[in-house]
Amino acid sequence: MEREPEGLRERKKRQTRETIAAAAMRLFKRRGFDAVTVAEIAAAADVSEKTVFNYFPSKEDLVLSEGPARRAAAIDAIRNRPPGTSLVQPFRELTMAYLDRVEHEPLESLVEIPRLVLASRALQQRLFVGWEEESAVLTPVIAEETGAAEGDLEPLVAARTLAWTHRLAFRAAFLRLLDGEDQREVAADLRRQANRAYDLLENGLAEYGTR
Amino acid sequence: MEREPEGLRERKKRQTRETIAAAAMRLFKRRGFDAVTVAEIAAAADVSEKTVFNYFPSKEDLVLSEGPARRAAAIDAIRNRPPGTSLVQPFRELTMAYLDRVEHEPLESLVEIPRLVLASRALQQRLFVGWEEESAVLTPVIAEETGAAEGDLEPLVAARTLAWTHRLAFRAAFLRLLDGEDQREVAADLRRQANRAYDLLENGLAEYGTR
DNA sequence: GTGGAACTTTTCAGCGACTGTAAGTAAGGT
DNA sequence: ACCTTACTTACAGTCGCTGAAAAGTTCCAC
Repeated sequence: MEREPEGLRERKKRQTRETIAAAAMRLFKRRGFDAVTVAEIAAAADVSEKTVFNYFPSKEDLVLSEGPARRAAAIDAIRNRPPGTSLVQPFRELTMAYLDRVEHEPLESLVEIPRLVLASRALQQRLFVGWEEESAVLTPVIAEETGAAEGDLEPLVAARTLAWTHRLAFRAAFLRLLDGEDQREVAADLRRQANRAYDLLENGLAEYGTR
Repeated sequence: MEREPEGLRERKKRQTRETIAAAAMRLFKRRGFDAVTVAEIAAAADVSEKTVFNYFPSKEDLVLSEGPARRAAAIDAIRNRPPGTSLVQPFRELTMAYLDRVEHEPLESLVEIPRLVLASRALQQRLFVGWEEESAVLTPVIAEETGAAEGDLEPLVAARTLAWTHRLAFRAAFLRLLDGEDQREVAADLRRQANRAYDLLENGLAEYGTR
């Protein structure tokens, strides 16, 4: 987590990276993701087109660049969960922490990226891939915490189940915010809803939908 | 499910569709998905490039064209599940039915498409999108069966959880088949594993990973 | 059957993401 | 100062995909 003293080289690199990302976001916000070309982004950042691809492997990564950070936070929450609690707890807390941000952060910073993603098929595709990568990273951590054997399905299932629950609360939140609902109201209702969903997972689906 | 008597028009349409798909699969199997261009497929099927895109909205759909059929089967299984059973049961049965195919179907027809998909990033992306679409279709069905209210998170979570469990058994199966494992062995072991995973969902995660 | 409407297919021109290569340039170690 | 290493750039090219308009086919009154 510590930042090593950067040489001049690293500093310049981070600087160009931020310049490119900032220029891209400015254009995306104004005209939408698909309508902006990489050539335009390169021109706005005063850099060659190839350099953009050097820093961001694809155009989509210009928008979805915080994915890795979220992944690290999730792993952290699992590893440092309070003793005596199951693996549901860290995810429940991740969701609640996010809902606090829904209540208190400025609206624009909450919906800015989701709005872009909703409007672009390419961005949604890239997002789904990132989600699956996240689950793939979470699986071995969960397997280790539960002492599962190599090839067991249980940790695979648990990772998807818990990660998706968090994502669905996340998605429900910004959809309702984009719909104009009040931030306090959305946060309060989704806290109830998310707790019920996590309770359902904890108590089991044995009776779910029995007729 | 019934096939209406086709007019000449529909018959010709289905025929070209099948010609194109067959030509494409032949090329893909020989040289891989990414190395084949749509122009080549069109030439092999003696059709214009645009016609290919008329029948298959994207190149990826040439490979993943049975998705809709699987979706319909899942909805059917949910709606016609045995009385007195929860929503876990139809998914458990879908998985077991697939594992029967793993045991008895010719190996090549089981691993042909998965092998293509594994080797192509574009195909995987398209697959993930299809999976999310499937979950989105399953959600209202589950909501209806459980009498959930509009905006509830529970049916969203349940749909993802159950659909993913089936997919993960599916994935585990063809990965092990591609690894050269015996079909009977894979089927037998995954029947155990899948049942344990569904049991975990039924009994709940309250104790899962508690330390 | 014949005329015209409706739909399919084709051709053509082009956009834009992304790649490979080769040459130029700046940074860090010695 | 020198050399190695890494990054940036320009250039040319590939390929998926789109749009418009023309040409061809099938369907349906009458």
